[in-house]
Amino acid sequence: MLQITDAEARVMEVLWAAGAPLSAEEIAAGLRGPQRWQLATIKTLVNRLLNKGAIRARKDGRRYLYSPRLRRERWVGAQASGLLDRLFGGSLAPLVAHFGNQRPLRADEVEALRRLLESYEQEGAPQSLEIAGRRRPKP
Amino acid sequence: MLQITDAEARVMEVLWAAGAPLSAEEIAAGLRGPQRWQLATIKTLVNRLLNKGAIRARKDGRRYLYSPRLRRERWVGAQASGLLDRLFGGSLAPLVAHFGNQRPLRADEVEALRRLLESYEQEGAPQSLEIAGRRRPKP
DNA sequence: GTCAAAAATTTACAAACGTAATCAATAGAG
DNA sequence: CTCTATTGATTACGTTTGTAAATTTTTGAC
Repeated sequence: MLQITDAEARVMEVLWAAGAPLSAEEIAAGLRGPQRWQLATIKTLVNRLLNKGAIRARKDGRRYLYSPRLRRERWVGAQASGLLDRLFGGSLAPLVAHFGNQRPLRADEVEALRRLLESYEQEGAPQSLEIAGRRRPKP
Repeated sequence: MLQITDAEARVMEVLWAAGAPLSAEEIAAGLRGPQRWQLATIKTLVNRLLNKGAIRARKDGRRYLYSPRLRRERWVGAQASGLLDRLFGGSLAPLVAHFGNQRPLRADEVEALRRLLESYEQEGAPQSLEIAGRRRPKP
């Protein structure tokens, strides 16, 4: 699987969140928080991502517009499965138990889990669950 | 928090699993799978872990015995929370949903989750849940 | 006490990473 | 058409990581 580094992932998140091709400048603008990167730094990361095949570039006048080639779902999946396997022997309940032991689950978390579980018990495999924790692109 | 690299984590896992101080040779013996490391490599990793304060050494005759100073629980917690925050906005249900969407949950996973949930709904915060996914030290 | 084996410590070194400066190409202004 | 501002490409450089060899220290065997 594509190896995306931490810094590169920041760029990817901006592109995923945008939902549309972005120029290097727009990526810079899209970065939140205390990551004051020089434009040059972003260019480097973009190039590395291009080489890895994680994004693609389309020429647009004088500059390029970059968009993800790797789906966020896929990347998140790899990350999550990796952690689950390495740390929790590959099954889900120990992970949840871990969080439950660490700090008490908030009521809304318990509630959400309960609803999830219900849908699993009813239908076996649900067709579409809302994927929260994901910044939606502004329409 | 202590930054433990992948290779270092392999060493830590051996020490955690052992439950008792180990020599460098014993660590080598404890490594599973296709990680054919030279003893020298393990010594290096052990030294880096010592410098980071993740393990401690006690002299035992001619060699040292190493044992974790960092608790596995703590490390796993940091890893898991980090991933939860970075990838799922910090709450649990989206993570579970993710796995559920990716591949259907096995029946035993659903069952285990259900039992967990029950204990949460009953008692608010349970006192002791079995932590699976953890190699038990052989008695 | 001397010496060799075993263990620890130090040094090595290439690849990956984070961060960026410099160089080169190109396109719009005049 | 030439020049300069913009943007992409190349090069840089110190640190971390993975992997290990070289060197030094220690200590059990004589």
